[in-house]
Amino acid sequence: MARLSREFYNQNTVEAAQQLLGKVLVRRIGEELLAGRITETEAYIGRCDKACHAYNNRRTARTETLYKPPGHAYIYLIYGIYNCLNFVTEPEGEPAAVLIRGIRPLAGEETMYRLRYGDKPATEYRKKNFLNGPGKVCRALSLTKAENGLDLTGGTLFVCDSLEDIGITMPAMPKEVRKTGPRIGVDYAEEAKDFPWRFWLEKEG
DNA sequence: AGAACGATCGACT
DNA sequence: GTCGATCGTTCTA
Repeated sequence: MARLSREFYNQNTVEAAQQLLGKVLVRRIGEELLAGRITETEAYIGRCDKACHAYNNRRTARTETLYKPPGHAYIYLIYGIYNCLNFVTEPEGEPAAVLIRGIRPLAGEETMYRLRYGDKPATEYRKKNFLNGPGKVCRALSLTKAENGLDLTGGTLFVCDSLEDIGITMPAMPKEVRKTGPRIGVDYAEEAKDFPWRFWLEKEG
């Protein structure tokens, strides 16, 4: 299976966040593959970013994963309820990561729906807001602290350019445009709250 | 040991 | 648009 190599993650975090848009996030649970097109990301860089958990090289039990080599999954609990998925970037020792804020389902949609909503019937609201938030992505891919530190070059959780890479025909994609703006939920981060480090895809028109 | 705080979400006006 | 839930992590002492 052709997946992004460690070299991809060993680069500037803002670049990685932009390049990840449109790529395919794959999660394997047993024999089943769940996949989605990445539609929203944010960059967090410890060296210079007060919104990053590892700002100023802050090193605690939680941030330990950010000091692993690039290409590992940093997953943490937020607001006591939700998990957030990040990919560790930059050369080893530079704590930084890309937060995955949204995906569009490509494979295993029924399983993802069940993980997220259980037996609740699909409504327009639920379909529209299925995977457009970091807590939702983790819920639908069954990612928790147990998966924190996973190596993205392995077979359990990884990113590839296309669904064809996992043997599934890629459906036609709606035309989308790239957008850039400030990050969500970091108003406390002083000057860093305005950094334009959020990237997303929007349907054209 | 205790307090404060979230890289959110869903329900509701 | 507003607001409360909820609990692990972090910091202070």
